Amino acid sequence: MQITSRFTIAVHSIALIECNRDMKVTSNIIAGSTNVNPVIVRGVLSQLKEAGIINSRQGASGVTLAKPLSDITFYDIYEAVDSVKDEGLFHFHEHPNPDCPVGRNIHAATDERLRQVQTAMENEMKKIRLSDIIDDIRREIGAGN
Amino acid sequence: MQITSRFTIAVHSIALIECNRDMKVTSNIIAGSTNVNPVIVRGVLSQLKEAGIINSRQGASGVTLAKPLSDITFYDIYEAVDSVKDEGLFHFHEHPNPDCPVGRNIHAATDERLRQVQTAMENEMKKIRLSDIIDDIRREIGAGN
DNA sequence: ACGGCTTGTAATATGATATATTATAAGTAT
DNA sequence: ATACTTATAATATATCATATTACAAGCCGT
Repeated sequence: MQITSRFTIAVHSIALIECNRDMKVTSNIIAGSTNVNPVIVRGVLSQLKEAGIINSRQGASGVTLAKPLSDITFYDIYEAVDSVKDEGLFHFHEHPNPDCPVGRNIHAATDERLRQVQTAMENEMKKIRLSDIIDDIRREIGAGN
Repeated sequence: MQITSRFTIAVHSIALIECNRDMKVTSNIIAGSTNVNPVIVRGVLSQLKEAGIINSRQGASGVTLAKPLSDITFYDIYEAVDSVKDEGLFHFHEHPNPDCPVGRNIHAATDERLRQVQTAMENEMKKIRLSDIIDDIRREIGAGN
């Protein structure tokens, strides 16, 4: 399985808001650029708002960034849109047999290591700032793409 | 979303095979210890076999390890059971609007970074050997658990 | 203050996919 | 030859992400 597209939708949304700072960016505009259903987009935006990444007001048109791009990392977004839910990145088979010595102890023996893998992933996400992404997009656009 | 339980099923299976080296470990025994459907277990075993991690012969009862536990890492298993499919860990929203400068370039600007995150995760998995897991299980069992 | 637009959600439908189940083929061993 | 195994195809079920429909509530220009 994979990390939900909500994550890339969120990154795309933030990039769009930044690149169109001068105009009002609505959820419908974002839906048009991402080609994702407007209700889903609004759901993602709602989570980003709750995480303090963007501002919006019911009724008032347009969404804005709540903090500098260099203060927003992949990890912030990943956490905000709970791309992976609270149970963690790995999905354990749920009912190992407690009557079997291995079945009884497999969780204790693996949980910490699975956590360790997930932490490595999350730490890498903390290194990547949205400003890096926007720089790249601007470079591409500048190059005629 | 999450990494498939096939991964933890595979780890559990290998642990069970190792801890019962003296007896024949069948797919049904593994199904009993994991509490997972026997056909699923056999599917996982089949992938482990294809990856050269275990041995089995049609008709011949029992599965055995094909290499030392210290030569099997989490990554080997993760790759073998394709817990995450070929498309990668992240799921991109599929049809960004090419008529929008951001929609047109978002892929180019993010793909490499998503890859980088996935690689960090995979590298951490390469550090964890199945011998570590079995040591822990034996320790637990030895402690009366 | 009204009408049209927006954000914000609830409720439901659709679709994708992982796991479970049923069935059967084919090999081994006693 | 029989009983048990691995192996796999085909189908069913369950879960969950995304899409859709519907509507409530708030803003704002006219």
